[in-house]
Amino acid sequence: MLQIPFIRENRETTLAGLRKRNFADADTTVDQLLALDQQRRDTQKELDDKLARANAIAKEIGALMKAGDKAGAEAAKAETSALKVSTKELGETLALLEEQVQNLLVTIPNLPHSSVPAGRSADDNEVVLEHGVIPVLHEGAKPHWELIQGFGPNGTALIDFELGNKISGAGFPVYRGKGARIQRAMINFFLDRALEAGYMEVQPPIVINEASGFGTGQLPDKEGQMYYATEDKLYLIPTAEVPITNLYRDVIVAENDLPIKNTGYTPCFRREAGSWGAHVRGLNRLHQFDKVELVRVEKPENSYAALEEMSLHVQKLLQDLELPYRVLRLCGGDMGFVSALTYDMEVWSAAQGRWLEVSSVSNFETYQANRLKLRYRVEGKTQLLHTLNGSALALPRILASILENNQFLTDEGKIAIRVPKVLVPYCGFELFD
RNA sequence: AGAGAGAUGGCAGAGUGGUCGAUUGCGACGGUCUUGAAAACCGUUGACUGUUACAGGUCCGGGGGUUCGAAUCCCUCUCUCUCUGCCA
Repeated sequence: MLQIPFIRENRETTLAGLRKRNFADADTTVDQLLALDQQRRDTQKELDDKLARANAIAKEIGALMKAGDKAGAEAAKAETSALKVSTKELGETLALLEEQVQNLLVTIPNLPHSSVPAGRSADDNEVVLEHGVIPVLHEGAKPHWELIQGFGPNGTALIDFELGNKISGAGFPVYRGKGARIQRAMINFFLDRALEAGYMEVQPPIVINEASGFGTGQLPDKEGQMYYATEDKLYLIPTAEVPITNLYRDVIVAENDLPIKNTGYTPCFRREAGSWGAHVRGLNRLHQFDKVELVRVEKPENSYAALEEMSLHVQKLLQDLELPYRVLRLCGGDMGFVSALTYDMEVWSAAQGRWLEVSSVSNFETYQANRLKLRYRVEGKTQLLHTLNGSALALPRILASILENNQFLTDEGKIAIRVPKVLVPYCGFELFD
């Protein structure tokens, strides 16, 4: 969340940023927040003064009792009882004000970076670059949900949605045979690349508590989008970002340990409530999927260089997978709640004839760090760090694109699918056939 | 799941009603000594809030209560550990 002193001192900048996001009632919200905060500070001042007086009297009484002056002690007690009533009241008022400030503050999204274009929807995103050649497929090329039929063991589906339906429900596919092996290959390939780039691998828990959900901003914003185990009050992670970033919740990092570069593979779980539509067939949208995530903690002055580095890292993966892609700079209206700048990487899915988002790389600046209380020391004073993360990469749509883009007709007139060269050493086969 | 114990500063670990934000040790940082290092010695070393700056205030797992005064007493919640049971 944003820091109140910042908003107080930069009211116009704050408002301009919120407007770029099309945040409704920016003026009213900010002014209400500042008014509440002023009230809060006044109340605290009044309370502090009374507490200071009460503390002084308590000490006096202690001294009087020691000296054996009972009458003096009793006289001093009289004044404190009046103070007690008002400090209790003030304390309650203060707690209420703090809660109101907090409740309002968490509804305010992060401010966009200056390079973020104005805009309302995905149509207003800026295409930063396109790379690669859009493949031209043979006659009768199929989208992946048709293509997968028959490529599994004994003529079954490579990715079995029906079977997953039986085990769990829609959006929980079963990968079998080469389908499972290509998944494992991608995970290892992505992790190896991250290690080469200097990231440290972690295996975090894949269920998280409420404090962690709050720390990275999923709560209260995305409450209904996470699976929740009521018995133990734990959420299934929607992304490894949550547990890995929360490793640094309530931490003051030693300057020598910066930057922090972590990577981790985890399954991800998303309820995707209300987001199913025409375009979400097959692997395009799942309730459970696998992802390798990059998480970084950076000094403020380095965070945008780190973001560019992460973007290039993801692009190199896509290049090596031989997939045509484009990079988008998300507009104010399409950016996530906590982000200051987000690049989306989209891969061309040839048989579907559309771009699929496969990675999202973001700089959150101090927005998450403020919730996490993630800081380091600058000349003896604590200062918030910047957090960043990015998918490198999410598997399902990558697999969908590989299957679709690499399909070809064999000499016998059958469809086969070529495995990208970089993955062959990892999966141990060159063709789906 | 049953029984018991516990939660204090980066870590270890004192403190059971009155200058305790907290003894001490380790660690870290600065200094003396040294060619350099180690050792030894001296000093510094929590966070939040707040003020132009002082001051002031809050925090000993969370919340509530008793008291003029709570790390210390009471209630409650959460979590951790040990033993037993079950189990990859």
